[in-house]
Amino acid sequence: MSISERKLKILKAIVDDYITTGTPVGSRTISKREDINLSPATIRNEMADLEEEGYLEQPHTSSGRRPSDKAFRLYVDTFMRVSQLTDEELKFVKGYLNRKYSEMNDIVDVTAEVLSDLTKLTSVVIESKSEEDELKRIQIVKLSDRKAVLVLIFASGSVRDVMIDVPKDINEEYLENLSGWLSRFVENRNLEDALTQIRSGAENDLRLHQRFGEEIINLVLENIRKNAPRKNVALGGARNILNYPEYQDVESAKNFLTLLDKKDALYDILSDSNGLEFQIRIGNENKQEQLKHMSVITASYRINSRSIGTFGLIGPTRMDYGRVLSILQFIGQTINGMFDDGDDKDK
Amino acid sequence: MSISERKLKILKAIVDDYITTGTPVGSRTISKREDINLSPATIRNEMADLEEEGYLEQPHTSSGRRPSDKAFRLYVDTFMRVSQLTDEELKFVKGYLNRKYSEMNDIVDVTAEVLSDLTKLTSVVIESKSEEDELKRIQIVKLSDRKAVLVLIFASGSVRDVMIDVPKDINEEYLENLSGWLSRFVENRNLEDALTQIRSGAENDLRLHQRFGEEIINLVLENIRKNAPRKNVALGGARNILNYPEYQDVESAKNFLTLLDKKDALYDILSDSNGLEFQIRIGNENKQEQLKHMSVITASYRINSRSIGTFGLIGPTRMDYGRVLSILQFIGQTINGMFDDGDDKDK
DNA sequence: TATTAGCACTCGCTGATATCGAGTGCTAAT
DNA sequence: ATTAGCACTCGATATCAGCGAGTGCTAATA
Repeated sequence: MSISERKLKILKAIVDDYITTGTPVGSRTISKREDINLSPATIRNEMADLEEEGYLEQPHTSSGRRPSDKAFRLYVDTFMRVSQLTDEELKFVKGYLNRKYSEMNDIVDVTAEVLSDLTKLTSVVIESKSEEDELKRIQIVKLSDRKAVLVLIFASGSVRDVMIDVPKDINEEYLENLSGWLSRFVENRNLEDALTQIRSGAENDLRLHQRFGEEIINLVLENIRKNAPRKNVALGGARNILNYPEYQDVESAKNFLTLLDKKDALYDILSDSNGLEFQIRIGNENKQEQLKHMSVITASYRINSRSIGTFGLIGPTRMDYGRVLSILQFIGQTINGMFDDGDDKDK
Repeated sequence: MSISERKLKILKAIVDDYITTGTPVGSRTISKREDINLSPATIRNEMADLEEEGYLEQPHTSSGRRPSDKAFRLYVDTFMRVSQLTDEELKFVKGYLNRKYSEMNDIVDVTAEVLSDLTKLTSVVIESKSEEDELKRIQIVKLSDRKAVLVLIFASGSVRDVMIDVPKDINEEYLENLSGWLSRFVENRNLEDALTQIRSGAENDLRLHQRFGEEIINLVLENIRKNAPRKNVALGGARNILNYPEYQDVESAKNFLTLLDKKDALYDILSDSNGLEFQIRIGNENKQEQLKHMSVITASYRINSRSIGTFGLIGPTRMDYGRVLSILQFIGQTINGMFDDGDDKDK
């Protein structure tokens, strides 16, 4: 069942080579490696075996072999080592993130940017509002005769706003009071609790909304429900796909870009990370048809061990997994640091 | 100086043909058109003239001609007619925009999406915070020991939020009071006025901030200044570029996508619309190197005749200008309707 | 018995060559 | 002034040979 030590060594060499060159690897190339003292012929025999076992594939007779998804999986599980980032890389990331952090929105964008710049891959970042994120405040501000804006502020620091239509003769003061009233109900509750709390509160305390009946409360409830779960997502470096010889043909590039064009799709790509800290999906392991020949590595970032977002990289299956993983790790830490109760944030 | 009636007619025919086919147009093709009763030879003579005058160019001897930027400019200025959208198109837009409007953020995204879906071009949308947009409210909410979120709410309905570090021992109540105090100063003032107002107010009213001195006020001022002008921008249908035979070669596609990858660049593309309602920039008329072979059509959307955003389409110079313009027009109107003091919004 | 040298074979890639056809410019006829 | 006729241009497409990286198999070797 298990493969011999030697086969493993050869397989690793093939994968290493393929990751850097992207072209099928021949037996001679491998036999020239210092750590392998075998003739091309021997290696050919082993390669034939490895092919039979599904670790290698041959584009056509008389070409070299390339690793299959199965081989990459083995490689990742067995050989991958999280590499150390260089000093420049560390500086690059820090400079990027320190310079610009401000809105949650921005953080998502900037993270996507730094990820794709650093890896030359395509990055996706979502700020996923956890079910558990607690509300801090609800504020309704009147803008004009019939328009108001409803603002939800969460404990994680994320903010949602939505325009609502309000009855014409409602006044600012009323909305102000309503905001205070609602905020008292929701403070430090997650969304689900907050909604029930408001609903039951509305039944017991008729003073504030008697004039507009349940209309305004329902409006608020409905809009909270509809908008709070909205996901904030950013995409970076989509063009990078065109750097890989595998994607030089326009048709497959278009396919890929089409997938990325829908926010929902981006969300799907990152969503089934099952709360794992890191996840690597190789080729066929992806559900999406367009990603069957690509790999997706995702990580989640957390505040107080609660996940508040996921970010990931998409690239050809032959990406440098070790390096990519270490980058994700480091960026996760850095972002975490930004949300910590930031003592000594420069150290 | 001016061109003969007949030359104009021929030129128009050439442009029309080139817009639909994208390939250089030969004399025979034109002579077969119903409204033109001339032999190929005659047309060839006219075409030679038009080429001399800079309206046509020949990729190589013995190929047909294609219109130059100058020809498209003439075409747009002279012949373009805003076409009528079909019923399906109208429905498509309305369905799209009615279904999803909520956050300002979303509106920008959705506009980009509908624009590119409808035109098969690349769309860019920015919500440009006008200098004149008035503040409605400032709210500071404490999140943890040292973190708070500062929220700015504008009369246009747009909302900005930014995380700030606050002194550890500041309490919620203080921030609450501060919010009220600040809001009173800024209400219905534009950003510039609001800032001076707060500054002078801080000198005269020491009650609220005495405990933390100027620290917290400065923090707030600084963050407002830094973040309020932030632009919200969305991109749609970048992949559409690959549908055009002119951009089948990967190199130019990559160039184009690289341009779109930076938000600042997107902003630049739309920014010099000079407050015009519509603007068409053809080929060379664009400043950006990557757009020298493309056209950009932009429109601004307004509330009460004040521009609150710009949206535009980018595509090959041979786009269907009339149709694109009518789409921009209609979408502008529709969005306007959403922000109107929405009486009879379904009609 | 495991390894390797040797060799015929495969097949994609490159470059040269020929052919085709859409389109032109020019000239001479209408 | 227009047009028919014709030689010419040049990109696009197809065909074909030669190259070379790589293979699988067999027989010799340690």
